[in-house]
Amino acid sequence: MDDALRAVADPTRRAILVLVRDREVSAGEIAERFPEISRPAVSQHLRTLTAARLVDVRRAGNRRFYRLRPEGLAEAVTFLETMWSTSLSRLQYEAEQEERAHTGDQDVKGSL
Amino acid sequence: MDDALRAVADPTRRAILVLVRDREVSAGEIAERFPEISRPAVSQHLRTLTAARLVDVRRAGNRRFYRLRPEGLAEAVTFLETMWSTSLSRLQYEAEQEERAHTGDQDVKGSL
DNA sequence: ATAGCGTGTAAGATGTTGCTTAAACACTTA
DNA sequence: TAAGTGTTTAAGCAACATCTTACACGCTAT
Repeated sequence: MDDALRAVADPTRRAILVLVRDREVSAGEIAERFPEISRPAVSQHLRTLTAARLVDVRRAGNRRFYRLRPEGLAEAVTFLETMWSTSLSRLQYEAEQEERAHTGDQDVKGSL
Repeated sequence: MDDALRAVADPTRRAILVLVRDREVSAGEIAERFPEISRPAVSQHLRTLTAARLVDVRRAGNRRFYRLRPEGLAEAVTFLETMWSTSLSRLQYEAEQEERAHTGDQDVKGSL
């Protein structure tokens, strides 16, 4: 999970994941989508993603095709979802409690 | 989302999030759980989490109580879940395709 | 007011990350 | 075999993250 979350923390790598979500894409084609950075930079991101087991690689002749490996996200998704959902239901419960207790209030958490 | 995912990429901060998931916890109490690192280090992590809007702070006299702010995870969860689930259904589809096409196979993706 | 406690901030050392350029590798085709 | 194409690896560097120690802040209670 650690490797996956660290990999996903980078915006370029997230963009790469989106690119290879639905289809295999070659390293060169991926690099074309990022004109602002060099090919080696993209290649290094691909290595990071591969090491984190977030993508699969298929070598075909000269080229390497990358594709999302969604199982690699399982633990990370589970962790975040647990945090997110269980805690949201708690908030909902407390909102009800508060509603029950008093009607006028000075709430601290402003953005709910 | 960027801040949230970067914040969550650190294992210490993830552990802090778990601590403050169900109840308010004071900075000192949080720091006690991490004997290996100093209090200022914990304080800095708390600042990062606050800046990423992943926790709420309540000041009560001397102390500051932290608590998970699950809405802060919404975008990150959505992103990862989209990657995860849509792509898993694609894999399932392809598995069916492959099954249909031929029965003996040499699979590359080992950990499914 | 002053002492004490809980907590945050500042400054600096150290390791890590993400980039660039240059070079190497691997496969293809003449 | 030699040249060409797609891609990765190496080396070096600037920026950033995380930790530590020392200090400052703010509230509480003598």
